[in-house]
Amino acid sequence: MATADDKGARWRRRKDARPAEIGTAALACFAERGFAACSLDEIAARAGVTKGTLYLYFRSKEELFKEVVRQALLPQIAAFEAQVAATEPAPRQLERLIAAWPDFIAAPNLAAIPKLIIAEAGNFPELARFYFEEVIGRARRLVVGILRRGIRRGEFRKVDPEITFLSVVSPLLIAVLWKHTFERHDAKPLDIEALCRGHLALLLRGLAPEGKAT
Amino acid sequence: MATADDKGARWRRRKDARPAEIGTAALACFAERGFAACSLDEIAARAGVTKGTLYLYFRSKEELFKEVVRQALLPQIAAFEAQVAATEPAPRQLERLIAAWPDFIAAPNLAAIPKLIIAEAGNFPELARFYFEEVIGRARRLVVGILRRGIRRGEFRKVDPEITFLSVVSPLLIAVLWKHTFERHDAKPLDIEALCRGHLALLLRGLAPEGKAT
DNA sequence: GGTTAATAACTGACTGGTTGGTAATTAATC
DNA sequence: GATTAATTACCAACCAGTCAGTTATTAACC
Repeated sequence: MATADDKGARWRRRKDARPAEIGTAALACFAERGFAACSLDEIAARAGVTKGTLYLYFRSKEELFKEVVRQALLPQIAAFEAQVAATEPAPRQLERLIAAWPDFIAAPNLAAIPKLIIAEAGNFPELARFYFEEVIGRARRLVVGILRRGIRRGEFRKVDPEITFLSVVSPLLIAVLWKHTFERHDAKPLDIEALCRGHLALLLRGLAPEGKAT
Repeated sequence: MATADDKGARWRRRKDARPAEIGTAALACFAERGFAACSLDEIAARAGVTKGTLYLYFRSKEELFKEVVRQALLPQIAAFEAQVAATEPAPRQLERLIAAWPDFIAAPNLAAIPKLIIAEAGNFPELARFYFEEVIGRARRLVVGILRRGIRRGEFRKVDPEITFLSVVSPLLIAVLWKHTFERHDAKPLDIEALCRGHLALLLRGLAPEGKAT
């Protein structure tokens, strides 16, 4: 983006700001229309540079794609892990996790990534593997850990944690995909807060130990 | 595919078999690598014809894509609707629905479609609209109907049916996406049957009326 | 039944446009 | 004025879509 204070110069040398700007533009572009449909000219224009400049900072379109996804995700993963304090009761931990979701969805560039990954996993096996291990794997360990603790402490009934993991995260993921795929076709927007509340209530009742009303 | 009994002929005229063969090849191709990444030459080769032949049966690549998705989905939708008999108790109806899912996932070409739609919805708004109305809309009416009846009859506690709908179908959808996106990266394959059983149990407990153990 | 004319399913080379990537050139900055 | 960030002009590859021509098949006729 050519900022206002150009003071006459046709362009400026901003070596350190470019990669982030290009990354943001590329991610937005990829998120909107997919990897193949975005031309490098378009991404460059969006970043306020020209195509040649992209190649000063990224080796190829594919590299740009992978780099951008990685950069966007890695900080977010740790944030979710930090969300859970190990000493609290398991139901409360689940609540924390789900309560943090609306913020994640609100970040437009982040929330577009799952869709991107699903769409391009076939063409970028290496990226799919990275996502599977670094994102899904860590999320699974997190949730499975909570479930195991809850079961051990008698806060949850005995369920298969690996499988229940999917029940926990699926509505959250679908909410993200929905937002980015179908919401504009629907009459009313999806109420993420209400979804999270309803999902949590359903989960806690579904996981409650036998004979113990929640 | 060139069948064995070619008896020397370079090709054979098979006007009525072609559309289906091309459709199957295209769907498999699209499902594997996405719409943009599949060339028509590739699809044609896979169908045992050449590119020109595709244009005898489909007006454009986009038309081929839409046609193929429509053809694959429409019969399946009715099947799910027929799965639910209105006179049964609502919990039993949910059970029927979820029990039918493994078969759907097992059909490889069908299960690839949700992924395709999510990936290409941005570039094919019309297709997304079709999918939203003809597939998601009908699924939603089906599930919301079951939930409403269940609540009215006191079989379920009072929940927001529109929102609970997502809790019902999300794990099923994620299972499909998982199968086609990440399963090959995982150590052990996803046990769909177990997932469905666990999900159903969780749902029924979560939806059970107050003070009524399930 | 054998020959041949008519039909239409199918091919494959071609084109116009697009795009990822590169090399030559320009100009901002110190 | 030396350095190098950024632009501009360019290329080679690819691909959706077209169409003139080829060949399998049908049917008309002897």
